[in-house]
Amino acid sequence: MSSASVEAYLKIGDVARRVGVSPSVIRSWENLGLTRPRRTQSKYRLYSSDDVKVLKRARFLRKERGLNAPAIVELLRREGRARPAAGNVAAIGTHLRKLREKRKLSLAQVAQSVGISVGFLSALERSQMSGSVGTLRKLARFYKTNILDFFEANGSSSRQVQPAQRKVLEAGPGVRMELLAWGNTVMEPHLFRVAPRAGSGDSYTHEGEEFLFILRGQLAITLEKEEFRLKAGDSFYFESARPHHWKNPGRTETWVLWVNTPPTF
Amino acid sequence: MSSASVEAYLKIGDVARRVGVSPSVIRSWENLGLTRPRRTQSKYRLYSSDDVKVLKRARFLRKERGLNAPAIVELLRREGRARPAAGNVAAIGTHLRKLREKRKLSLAQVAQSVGISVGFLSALERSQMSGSVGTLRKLARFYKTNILDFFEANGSSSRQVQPAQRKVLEAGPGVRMELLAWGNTVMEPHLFRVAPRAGSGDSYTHEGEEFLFILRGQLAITLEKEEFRLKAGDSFYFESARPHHWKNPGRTETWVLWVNTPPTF
DNA sequence: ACAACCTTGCTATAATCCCGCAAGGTTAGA
DNA sequence: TCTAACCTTGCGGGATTATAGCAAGGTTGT
Repeated sequence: MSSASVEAYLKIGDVARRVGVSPSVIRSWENLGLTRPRRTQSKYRLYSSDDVKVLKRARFLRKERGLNAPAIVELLRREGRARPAAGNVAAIGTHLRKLREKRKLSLAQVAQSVGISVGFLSALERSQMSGSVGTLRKLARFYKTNILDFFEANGSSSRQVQPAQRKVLEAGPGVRMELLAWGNTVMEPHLFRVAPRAGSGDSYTHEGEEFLFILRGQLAITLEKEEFRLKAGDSFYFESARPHHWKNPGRTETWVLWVNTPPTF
Repeated sequence: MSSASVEAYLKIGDVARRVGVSPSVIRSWENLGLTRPRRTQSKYRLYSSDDVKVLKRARFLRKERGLNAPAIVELLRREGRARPAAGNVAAIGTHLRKLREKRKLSLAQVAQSVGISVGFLSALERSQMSGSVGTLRKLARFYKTNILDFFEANGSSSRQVQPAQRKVLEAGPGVRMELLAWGNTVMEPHLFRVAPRAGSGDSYTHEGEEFLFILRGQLAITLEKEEFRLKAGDSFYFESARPHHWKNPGRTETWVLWVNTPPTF
């Protein structure tokens, strides 16, 4: 590597030590839009000295002035030192919070029923963290709603859906779901786009049956210990009640046509 | 009352309903410097329509944008819509926090030992609320420090103290303590100025003995159920180990010369 | 071929926020 | 002149938020 230009960048551990907070906090603030460090090809974060300055100022505002993270982002944005966070993802958190509030449940009640921690659920609802598809499904199941709710596709419906019209949902980085039909349907068809190494996270279970067709790339799907490796052209059918989870084991993006029925997600 | 000019002002309950938060929250934000409503002679808060606007904006920033109260104050101050909070009082909170952190104790540990709630201690340390003299003494006792620490009078010391040099400490509105000597002393003499109806709060206990001399006004002091009413010129002596508390029962400010020994506060 | 990083997803504990109560004082209308 | 309905401050407690850390897997440099 060429020394000068590379050594100007720091990795997260160094930055954390230099700034005086833990790496976790820096990542968390990043989700709120505080810094947007460049990344290596393998996704390592690389911080410029400007990034470090911003983080130092953030630490000061947090510890000395008592401002919370959203406030710091807001303030720095006004000073032109930070960018807005990703947009699309925010909706899912707000939606989760509304679902819970409508039922007048506390974080603790939902977290316990679903089997996740209170803090994590709080972070999800505030779009401060992203959950795996597994966790999202568990939540949808708990709320007895289907994925349509998350897509915010209620109300409208249309027979023909062109690519640009698809409702898109991101479940954590690397898993993108595009809804191919909605409304009062019995089936729920999506196009899943799964980045290399990304997957569903925890295994999960629900009613109904599902059908998969691999459009490109590979998918490793596990049904109660039994692993199947699918590649482009393969199709697969199973009952959703059997615990299952999956991931993309390859080095290229995988596209899967995925149909559930009924649409309990 | 003249109708027009008076009806332009709202009391805290009306404001709370109008803004959509509880009166407690409004008071709490006030301590951070958000609003500084005018007061009636009997201390009722009176809010102008401008105050209400500021509060509505604060509510929006809090609920929709997720900013915390210090951040909102900071922001509004930058917009020239809020004033800095009281200065002097802040020090005591910071001091309490330092004392705790030096000992590496959690809020819960200290709160339980002292017999107050975690939330209240947190608020005290952030100078968001003020505690009674009783509570302050309990804390000082727990930290095995004396009142000098709160006065931030460590280090320096001088034989003669003129009124302007006195170290001043406010324990909640209505109780003002002025330290009359400090340094390596065996006695701790103060001048207490107690507003009408104000007092020590909870009763408390410590080692040593104390001596009081009433300079003006009245003081009602209770020693294990037995109440004494003192007035200007009266003096009083007792062992600090007996649970005691006191208040100013009169309608004018009371001045008391108060000496403790040893200075455990 | 390690050691020492990094990645994301999540848990646990500490801290913060906010509603509401108690005890006492004030106000306004009947 | 009662009395209901407010207000005052000091404080408790439950819900929510913040942050350090862990696990399982991937990368980097020596």
